[in-house]
Amino acid sequence: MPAPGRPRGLAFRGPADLAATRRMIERIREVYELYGFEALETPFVEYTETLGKFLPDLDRPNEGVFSFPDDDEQWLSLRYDLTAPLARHVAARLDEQSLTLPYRSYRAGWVFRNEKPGPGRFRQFMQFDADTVGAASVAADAEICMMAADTLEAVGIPRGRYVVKVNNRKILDGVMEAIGLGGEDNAARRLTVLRAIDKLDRLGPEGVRQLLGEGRKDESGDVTKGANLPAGQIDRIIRYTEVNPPGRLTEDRGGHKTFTADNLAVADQLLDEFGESELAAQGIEELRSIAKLTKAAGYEDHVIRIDPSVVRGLEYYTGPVYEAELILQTTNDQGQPVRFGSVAGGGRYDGLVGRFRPEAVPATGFSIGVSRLLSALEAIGSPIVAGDEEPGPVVVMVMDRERVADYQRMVAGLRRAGIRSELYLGSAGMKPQMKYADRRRAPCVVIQGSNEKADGTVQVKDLRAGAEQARQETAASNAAYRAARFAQVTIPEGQLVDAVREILARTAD
RNA sequence: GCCGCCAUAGCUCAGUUGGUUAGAGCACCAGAUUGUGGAUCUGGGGGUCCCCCGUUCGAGCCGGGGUGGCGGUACCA
Repeated sequence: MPAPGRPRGLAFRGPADLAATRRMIERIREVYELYGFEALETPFVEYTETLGKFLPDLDRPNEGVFSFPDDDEQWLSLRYDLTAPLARHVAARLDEQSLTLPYRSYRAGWVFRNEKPGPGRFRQFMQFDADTVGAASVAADAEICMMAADTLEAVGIPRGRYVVKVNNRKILDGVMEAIGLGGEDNAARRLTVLRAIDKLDRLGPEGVRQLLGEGRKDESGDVTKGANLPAGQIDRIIRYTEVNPPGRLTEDRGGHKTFTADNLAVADQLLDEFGESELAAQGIEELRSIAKLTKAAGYEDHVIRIDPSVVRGLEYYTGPVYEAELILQTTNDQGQPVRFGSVAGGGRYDGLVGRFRPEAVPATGFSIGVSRLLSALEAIGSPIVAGDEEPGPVVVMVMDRERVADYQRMVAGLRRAGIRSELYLGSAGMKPQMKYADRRRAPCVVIQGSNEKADGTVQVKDLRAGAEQARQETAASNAAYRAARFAQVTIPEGQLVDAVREILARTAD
């Protein structure tokens, strides 16, 4: 007999979770549509080759991807994101000349990664992406940032409680150049440095300094090797990340907290310190344009904010990169503070479609981590996901096993009236049926035993009101409790639908 | 991947230097109540003590290996 085991990192989702996800996705979709993006679905499975090897860790190619050979011995893989399949799809459509650029597309779907799962981290999870392909202008990047902001607000996160952080890979590359880490020889070291910068949020400047130097020991005593840079270079990198200190909050008199930000001042300072690199200067200019565009459209500097510490992955981004983060102070079950990482991120990837084409095809886009955003919404009590669990169906009880046809007729009548209802399909007696209805969150039960049948009546019991009355009568004896038949009425069978409707109307409050 | 901690009933956990038949609370089921979800009382069902190997007269407890979970770290397309 096999054990009904579930592979780790693969979750099941119940009705409440599914309903919340559905509502959230619908809000996101509305925003994407409003911006003129159109729906697209691509397959879950692609040729391994077309997904590409954008693994920064070249020692472990294909690790993290579920792969298997097709019957023609070509390797197939489950998609690990929605961007690589989009690039392939766009290239194919361009080949057959059936696509007009710029192309705005959005896609929601499951993606798969074969790696160690953790809390909130699964081997199958959902992303919701939007991408503009064929637009080289930073206006496309600015638009993505604004849409990210609008999306977060549409799902119930107020302005000021999130920030869309923007940086540019050209600046990072330029800074590496400026401090003498350019060239092929330093590629490995640059990688280590970028990864260290990416950890600024979590480890703080001291931790980053250790990673840039000799290395860092974590709380378990394990050691992460450092980049072994000389002190002068380390100082310069730290100074770079602190051009706009991340996480700095100001609190107004009402206790409301916001990030301070002045995007153009940040750009000026970056140019001042690293403008010697032509690449950095170009990247800074792009950020300046994005800042002007978003500001002109009404997004303040603390909503879409230049943050030099944003790195975002390591491989295919070529220009502006973005990351949406929630500014939340929440605690877990043990009362410890929880930090939410980014709930969405993206950037410009001008080389990805070009893998399949003779010409370069610029593209930019971003991706929302659906379940991560969902748990963030739960943490802040967003109305989209909060609220009572949905009530269950009306339960018609089986009092007399020979008369199932009668009960089925009552259920059919309720359903024809648009009332969610069900016949009790188990084999237990009346008391378990009551318990069953209770656990189904049924608003009421319908009872017709032989007595009622003889009178042509049915009894309808309002379970919510009944529970309320029972709570107030705790002193009464059990016999009295049962005899009272709280919140239970006898009505002619013909009035069943009306009586149930009345209870549903009460329950809806 | 690496480092650390943990694993006993459906859940949360006790379990003495290794020693009878492994317990509690909650949950579940039944009866008190021949037709009523709560509360109360009474009773009941539930255990591969994560798995395998070893040490021992004897292992839930000690040792080794494995699996799973949690925390950190790495990676995160």
